[in-house]
Amino acid sequence: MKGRNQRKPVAPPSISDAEWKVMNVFWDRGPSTLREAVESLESGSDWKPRTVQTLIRRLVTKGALSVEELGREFRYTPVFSQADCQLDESRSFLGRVFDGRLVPFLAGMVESEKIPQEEIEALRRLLDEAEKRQTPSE
Amino acid sequence: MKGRNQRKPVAPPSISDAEWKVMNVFWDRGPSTLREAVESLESGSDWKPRTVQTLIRRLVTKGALSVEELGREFRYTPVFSQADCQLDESRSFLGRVFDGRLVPFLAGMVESEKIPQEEIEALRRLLDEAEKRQTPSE
DNA sequence: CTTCATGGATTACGTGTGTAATCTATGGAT
DNA sequence: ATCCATAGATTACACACGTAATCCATGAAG
Repeated sequence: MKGRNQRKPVAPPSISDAEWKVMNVFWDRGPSTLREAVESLESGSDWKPRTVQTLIRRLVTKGALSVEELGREFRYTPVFSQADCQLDESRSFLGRVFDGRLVPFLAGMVESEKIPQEEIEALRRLLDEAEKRQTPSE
Repeated sequence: MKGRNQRKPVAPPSISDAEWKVMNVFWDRGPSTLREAVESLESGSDWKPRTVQTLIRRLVTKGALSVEELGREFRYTPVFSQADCQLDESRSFLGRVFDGRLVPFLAGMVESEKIPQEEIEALRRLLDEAEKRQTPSE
């Protein structure tokens, strides 16, 4: 037992807007140090290194990143997969805004956004697959 | 000019979790007083009337509800349509979590949720319509 | 007329968020 | 041996949010 050994909670913690940008770096790059994260964020944000450090620390505190000592620096690693966190956010978003219902959400999107043809086809393929998976045979 | 005459902003303000619950009451019922809103919220939340009042006041301040004097009470009316607010939230959610892309969102949903057959069909119809609208003739 | 319930206004208070600066220790450069 | 850049730790600070309580005025009830 190495001390501050926070057990992985069952569900991902809630991740704020700014924190998502940070998490995306770790999901893209895998385990990284502060310096590496700061470099990755240089294009695409104008955060000072201290700001990034604060966000990382908060993510550690809330259990979204784990820490491992690496020489005199720390290396941070996502505790949850991006897919898990995305799913969590998706559910909470649909619940809050659309009473949990997917159909009105997509209705709004296709009505007001111009969905390019190839996306429409991709979406259709998703539905086909979902149907196949759920109707094993027959 | 009656004083606190805030002009309708072009875009809906950002609406928090608790505030969504309140806005939904006004979208459902149309213009209503505090008392009516409190009654509507009694089932489905255990908020004290003062809490509801605070949320309404904040919604007025941020320009999501407008006020009109009605005897000694006020009547509150949504400034933006529910659809507008939903669209706004949808865009910001997709941007934050899925880099703005719809396909990965739906991919996650159909992979991890059991979408009932009739919803799948409803979603397909939405795609068909979207396609038709975007390919006027030809 | 007095009392009470209720609305609006003001105030509260802990936590989360965005955005850092300062303090302290130390590895690397000179 | 000394100085600097940088990491982690601590501290900051205003605004948003969830969740009210208190204060003041007034219409309704008695």
